[in-house]
Amino acid sequence: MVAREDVIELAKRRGFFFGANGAYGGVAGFYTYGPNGAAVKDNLESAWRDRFTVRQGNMEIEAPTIMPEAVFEASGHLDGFDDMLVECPECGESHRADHLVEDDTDIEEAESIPIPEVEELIREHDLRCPACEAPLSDEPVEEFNLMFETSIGPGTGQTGYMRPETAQGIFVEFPRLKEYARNRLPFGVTQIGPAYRNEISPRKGIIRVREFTQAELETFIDPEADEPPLHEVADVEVRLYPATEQAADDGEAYTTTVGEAVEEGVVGSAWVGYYLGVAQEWYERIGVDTDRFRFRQHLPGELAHYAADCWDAESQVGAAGTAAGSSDGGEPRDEGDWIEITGFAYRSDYDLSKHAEGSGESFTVFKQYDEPETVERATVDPDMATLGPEFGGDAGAVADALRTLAERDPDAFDAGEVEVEVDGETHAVDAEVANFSVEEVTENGEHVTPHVVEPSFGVDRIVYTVIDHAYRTDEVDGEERTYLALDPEMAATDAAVFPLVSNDERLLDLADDVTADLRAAGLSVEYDDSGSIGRRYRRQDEVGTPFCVTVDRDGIEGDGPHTVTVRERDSARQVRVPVADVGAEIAALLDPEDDRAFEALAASYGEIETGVRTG
RNA sequence: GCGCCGUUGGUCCAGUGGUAGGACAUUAGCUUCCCAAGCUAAUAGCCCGGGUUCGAUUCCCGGACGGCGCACCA
Repeated sequence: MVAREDVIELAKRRGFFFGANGAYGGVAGFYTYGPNGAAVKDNLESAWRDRFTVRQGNMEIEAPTIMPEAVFEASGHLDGFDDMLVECPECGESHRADHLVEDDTDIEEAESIPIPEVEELIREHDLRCPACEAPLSDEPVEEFNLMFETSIGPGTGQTGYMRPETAQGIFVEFPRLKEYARNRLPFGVTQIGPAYRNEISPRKGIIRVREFTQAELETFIDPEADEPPLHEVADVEVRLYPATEQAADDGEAYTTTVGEAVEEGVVGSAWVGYYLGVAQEWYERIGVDTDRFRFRQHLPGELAHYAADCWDAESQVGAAGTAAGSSDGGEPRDEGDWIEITGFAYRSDYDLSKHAEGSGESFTVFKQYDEPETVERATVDPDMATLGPEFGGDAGAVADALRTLAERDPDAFDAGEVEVEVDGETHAVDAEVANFSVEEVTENGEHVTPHVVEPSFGVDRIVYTVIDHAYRTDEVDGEERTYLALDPEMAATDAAVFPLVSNDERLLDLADDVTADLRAAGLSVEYDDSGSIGRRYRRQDEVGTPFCVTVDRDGIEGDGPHTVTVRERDSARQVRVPVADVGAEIAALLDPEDDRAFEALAASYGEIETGVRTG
């Protein structure tokens, strides 16, 4: 059984993660990663960085976690949050108070009305719960703000917010980042770091928290020109659960390839399809069980304010029963919970356009044409020496209006006098003064607002998934054991070193040497001489350490070079390896690029017949 | 935020109006040449606040935290 409580119990007991600030009673939604969890999370982030930053040729940045209010005004996060909710005293259902007011009165834009007045309006109009008709007159209207607010600087200072996603830190720096990309599309910027959402009700341990880690990639593309290298992942098999299947009574997820899904339009954006393929392979690499994994398309009503199309990677966790191949695999597996672990969104130019508007800065890339284009353009060069005295403070606005008019309606300047409107007032300007002319202009290119394709990974939920999917129980020599079949790349500890018995100085000394050697080789090593050898193996099995090195007398009493045994976690098989080689051999076993298996090690050094069986 | 249920060593549990017991784990020692063995000993706990009471871990109220359901999840 891999019930969630089993995973959480193991996580607490073995230092993966636990509720933070327990000494003070704790606060919901905040977790501390213990030594093993922090190491797994770090490994996961490294694997992500390797795949989505380094191998994709992207740039990684690190932006502040607190940003000023204006950023979130522009991004739309501020509006999206300030929902006024009123809860029905009878049925407990929450409703948007501003919407209720709008529905039953002539008022529009009730969102901008202060809360006390909204409460007053509810009383005046005797508004009732849409679900059960109970009166809402005496119910408080509450504001839900999912962003953590803080103040920057002393006194009243400036309002700031903890970022609700790392993405905004990338978007707001676009004008500079595009310089680092040498003004060429497409390019990608990544960021791994914490994000904050003041969740109303944090739940399910580490799955729904208020401070969490995101790993996001923002790909900036020219929507007209840039195509993803889809061929790289066209044959990757993915399990898709499109909106149409979710809506159908007998709909279900099905397996196809990325190439076909894009070809058939099931995945609307080739870029999104491309990242589904890249991500699929990455999930497999880090040990997500593909039988408990799918890509689910957002239903139309589910789409975020910025998203044109969106797919979630979902994993199934908390499912009872163990993975295929284990001893008790015959039992039917209970349904677990499907949790979102990554969102793949085509954000179009929403974010960059919004920040351009909000900041007044340019969030575009200049795209040079292959050949310069010559076009005729109507322009004006108003004589300000005349306009100034004539229109006073409005002169600048009049000049702007003339420029706009020249672009829109050049023919207007054929007459001797043109009329422009400024602040509802019509002004007449002599065509001469406007200095109208049609010029030949050479266009070398155009300013393009890039579109954004965003895979956004929830690191904590992936850590949880990796642990949940690695959780196994079996029997070793007739004794039950619990272990984590973590991919070696994810495991907190690379190897453990044990002297077989602790009453022989020679074994203790050699074990110390081997430990030092392995650590010098860059491995994360645990040394343990406490208790029986079996107990020590189980300790390491339970946290997922892939290899145990045991120093025994047989290894030091022969004629040849000293040897030690190397034990593989899942099978408990052992190979005797010379001390001089053990560091390099284990490093090779751990290297994700080196597909040398334990099998190969057994072939080259000879397996020890231990009589120990797992299963 | 609402409703129901819960909270006892590190973990999982038992129990009591007179401040607690087990299992596992941990530590030290003995033993031990390969898979949670054994022996000895040690460390360690009643979520917080208020009330009732001579006395509360136990009963009552409130809070925090956790689980489930509702709502929320841009």
